[in-house]
Amino acid sequence: MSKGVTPKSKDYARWYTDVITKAEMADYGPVKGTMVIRPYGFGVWESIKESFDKRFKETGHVNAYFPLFIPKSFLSKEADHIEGFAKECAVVTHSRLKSSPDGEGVVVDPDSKLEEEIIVRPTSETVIWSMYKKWINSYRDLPILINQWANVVRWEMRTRLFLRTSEFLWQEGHTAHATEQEAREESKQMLDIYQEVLEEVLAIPVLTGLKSEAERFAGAVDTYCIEAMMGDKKALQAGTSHYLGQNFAKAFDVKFQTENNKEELVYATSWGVSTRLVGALIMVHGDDKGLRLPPKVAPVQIVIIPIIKNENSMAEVEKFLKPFLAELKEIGIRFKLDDRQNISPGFKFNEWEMKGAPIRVEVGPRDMESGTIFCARRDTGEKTPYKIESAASTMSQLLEEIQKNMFNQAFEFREKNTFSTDSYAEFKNLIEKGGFIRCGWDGNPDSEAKIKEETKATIRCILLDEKIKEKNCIYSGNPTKHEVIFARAY
RNA sequence: CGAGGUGUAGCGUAGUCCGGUCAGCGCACCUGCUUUGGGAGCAGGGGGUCGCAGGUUCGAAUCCUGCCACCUCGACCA
Repeated sequence: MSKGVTPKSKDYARWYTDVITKAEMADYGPVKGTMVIRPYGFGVWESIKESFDKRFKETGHVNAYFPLFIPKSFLSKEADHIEGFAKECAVVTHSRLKSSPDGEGVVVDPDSKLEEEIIVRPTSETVIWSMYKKWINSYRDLPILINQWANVVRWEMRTRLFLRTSEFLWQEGHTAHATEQEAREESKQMLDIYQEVLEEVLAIPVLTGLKSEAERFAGAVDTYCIEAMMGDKKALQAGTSHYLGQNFAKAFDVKFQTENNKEELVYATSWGVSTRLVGALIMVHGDDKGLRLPPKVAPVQIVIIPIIKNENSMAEVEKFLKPFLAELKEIGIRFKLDDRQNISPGFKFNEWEMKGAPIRVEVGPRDMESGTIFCARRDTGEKTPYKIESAASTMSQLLEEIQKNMFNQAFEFREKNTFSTDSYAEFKNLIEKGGFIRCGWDGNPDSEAKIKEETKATIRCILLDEKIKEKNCIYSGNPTKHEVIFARAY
């Protein structure tokens, strides 16, 4: 591992990839746009996944798995949906390879051409609704509350580790309901869960809102979203929850009989978050020393670094630490004793700062003599010695404090960089400097498009708690219809 | 797909204009000894079809031709 990362202020994009590769979160895959999630990065994803999965199950959802391959014909059943995804689909056309005639390598065997080409799922609405048609007959079969953890493929032209890769891991919930109201409540409920996990687990404050028509999911009636501010003041869509109305029920002819023996189309929702959240975590909390992980997702919450000198040995340090480590284990704290030999403590300090471990504990002759452990916080850099007898419970409190502090830091950063204005000139100026702008919008897609063209800023969301202060649209001067957040986005 | 650029060890690079002990350096890696409270030191060692294929030449990383790959910027995006 070479020293340091490119400073954030110098080149944010480079800082981001430096942190990922040097913290061993991920690496580039051999096919362009693909990513290998390394064990450390995958550990973070697993924590995130568990937090969501637990909440999904608590709200009555169950997990299932649908196929990776989708018949091409399915994609064309919902007009908006196909339009949204057509340009980024991986297509399977053949099923065999054979030795190349010139004797070198292999070629696609033209005789193996498929009757119907197969699409690698960019999202699973179509396969899932084709199955729901089979499974739903009566109102007694509803609701269906299924989630799946899966990989999907979107052949993006431009990729970035975690933020946009050709293949990514995500969770997609697909629910079917008897009434519009129930479906709408479901999509709102899932949005609330997203907000809760982002804020309480990832320590990332989010704004919740509705997407404008231009930004809406292909095939949705309404798209709700959570939006977060990254360290460079750009916005990142961190999760979406869609109310799909009866669009997919119509496309796949999914009807049910009501209590009164009437035939009706099913109402749907879908909602998802992806490995993109790992990218958000890095960009919201990272600094020039590397990653800073909130304790709740950190694979290693406490790293313990022994200082071995001539006058002590590893065995002595282990003996000194034994009761403390046993207690940590009992409380359920994820810790690691970094007992690698021949690597200097200084090197380990830097490495674990790069990897974002929330607390570092140092134990050497001085500590063993005084019966303390020396503790450094990754979030503030603060260093304090604690009595070893009571250290385990102190650690547990400290982790909670770090979790809260990281949320507060991110929250303050966002607030400091969120502006309100009714002047378009000022708007342009502010966008250039970066940040979120809260302003009025006349609801006209043309105003939105013009703003995007002129400033590269898009409507991130129509605020759910909108309070229309500015009377006029930032662009047209016409009466305001919605209070929105504008920003440049990833 | 349009415009630029780059390919030399795992990574980062020198050398390319001007062909000739040029295949070198740093990091990483391996072995040994000494070290270990903020990226250890010394000694020794391994690793390269210089992106690929042709051509020019006594001789090519270097010149010529073709191809391939990747990067940056635009149109698309969880």
